[in-house]
Amino acid sequence: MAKEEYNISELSSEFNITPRALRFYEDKGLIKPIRNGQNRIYSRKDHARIIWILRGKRVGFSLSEISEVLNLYYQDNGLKKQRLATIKACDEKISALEITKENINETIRELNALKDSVEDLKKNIPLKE
Amino acid sequence: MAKEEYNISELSSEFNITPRALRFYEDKGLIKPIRNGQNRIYSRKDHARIIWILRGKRVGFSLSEISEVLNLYYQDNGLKKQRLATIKACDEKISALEITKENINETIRELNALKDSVEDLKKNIPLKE
DNA sequence: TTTTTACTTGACCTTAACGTAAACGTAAAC
DNA sequence: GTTTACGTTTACGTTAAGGTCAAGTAAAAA
Repeated sequence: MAKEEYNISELSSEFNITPRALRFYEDKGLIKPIRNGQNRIYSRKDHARIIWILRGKRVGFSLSEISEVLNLYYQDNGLKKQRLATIKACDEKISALEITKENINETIRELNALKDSVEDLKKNIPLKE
Repeated sequence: MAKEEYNISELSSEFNITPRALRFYEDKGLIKPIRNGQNRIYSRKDHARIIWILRGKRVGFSLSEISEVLNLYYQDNGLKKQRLATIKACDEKISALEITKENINETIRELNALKDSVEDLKKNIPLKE
């Protein structure tokens, strides 16, 4: 029984982000809460989009890149051209992420090499304190 | 026979970055070219550091994080405390990178799911155009 | 009925990582 | 001997992603 509606403080505490950030994402068009009087009410769709936003940020996407992807999700994909464009956009993001993964692996190898060199030192230099 | 010295335009064209960026990294203490008169001369060590800087940027490190790691490399590791600190710092970076990798994998799965949903649509909706 | 409490809208502030333009030095090329 | 090419410093500008007030509304609690 998932919630259908959320107010700003519920979301900001759930996701551990500030209300300011949520309003900022709204300004940028990433979410579109409706209003109850002056107050924002976030839907399940907004909730799902916020999950995407935060995951996107964790992998290094900018808000405008995230916006592009979100637009892919929620758009009409009736036309072939549209669908092909969506698939292409996904493939591009995926290969960018694969490249980042390779860079991460390279960096991890470098860091391990650094560790090894320091640990080798341990063998050659008498331990001091 | 690798080069021993570089000037700013050689490096900026080799790495495809601007001279401004190289001067900026110097301001931040990431590289320390010596001078020939007023002109900068970059050593092989600077060259190696730039490789690290750019790789670090590709995996989402900030310049100050990169600076930390570079300092680990080129510092005196004679003392046990120092070496343990270096190893700990490496391990922390490595686990952060592993987490990022997991987030990337999650994101790739999401993007593939999006692709699938669009491709399923292809089966259900007659192709137009 | 007055206080809280939660929420709102501006509006300006901040940090990172350079970009960009001005003004100047110097050495090679013409 | 003066352009041209390449380099320098100084300094202000820019974008992204919010942070941080200030001032006001509105409902709920005391």
